[in-house]
Amino acid sequence: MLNKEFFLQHPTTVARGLLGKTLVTRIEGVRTSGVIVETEAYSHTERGCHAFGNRLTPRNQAMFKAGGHAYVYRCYGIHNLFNVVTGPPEFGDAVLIRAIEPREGIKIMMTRAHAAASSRLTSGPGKLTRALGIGLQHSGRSLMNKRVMWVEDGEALTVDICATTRVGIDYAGEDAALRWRFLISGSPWVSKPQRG
DNA sequence: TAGAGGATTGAT
DNA sequence: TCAATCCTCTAC
Repeated sequence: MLNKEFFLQHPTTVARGLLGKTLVTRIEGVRTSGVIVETEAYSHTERGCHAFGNRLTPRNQAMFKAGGHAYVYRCYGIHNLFNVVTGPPEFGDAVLIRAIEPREGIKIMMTRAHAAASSRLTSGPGKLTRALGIGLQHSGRSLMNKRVMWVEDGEALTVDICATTRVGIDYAGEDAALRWRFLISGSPWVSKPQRG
C-alpha cells in the first residue's frame, strides 16, 4: 500500500507514480480493483485547479487535507470524479484518476456501470467511479488504510509514460497548455486516443 | 436569489 | 454535434 511520503510529493510526480499502481475499493462488502492507466495533475498554482489561489469552498474542502486523502466531486450534475489529494495540508493539490484497467470484481463493475466487459468499461473519470462504487460520500476519506479504498504498490513500471495536455479545461487559459495528463503509452484502457 | 456553467458521457 | 442534469459559485 502506498504510504504518506508518496502522496506528499508534487501532483505531477504523484500522477506519474500512480500509473501502473492498483486502485482498490471495498464498498458495500464488495472488493473491486483496477490498474491505473491514466491520470491528470492539478496544482493550486494554476487555473485549471479547483483550489487555484487557495480558493476554499464547501465542495473542495477535501482538497485541503493532507496528501493521501480522497477528493470526490460531481461534474455536469451527473458524474462523480475521483481525485487523490497530494502535498502537505492546506496546499489544495490533487491528481484526477481518469482511467483504470479492471482487475478484480469485473462482474460487479459491469452491473454497477450497466455495461459490458470491454476496454470502455472504466475508460473515463466518470465511468470508473461508477464501476468502483465511489460516490460523494467518500470525499475526504483516507487512502492510507485498507478499510474502504487504497492504492496497492506494484513493481516499477517498465512501459513508456506519455504526457499530454489535460482534457476539458480550456477555461484555464495558458495553464491549459501544461502537459499534465499522463497515460501508459499504448494502453487500450485510456479514456481517449493519445494526442501530441 | 437568480443565472451561468462545468476536470463527462453516450446517442445521433 | 448535442442533450442530459443538477450542484456550485458568483454577482447583484
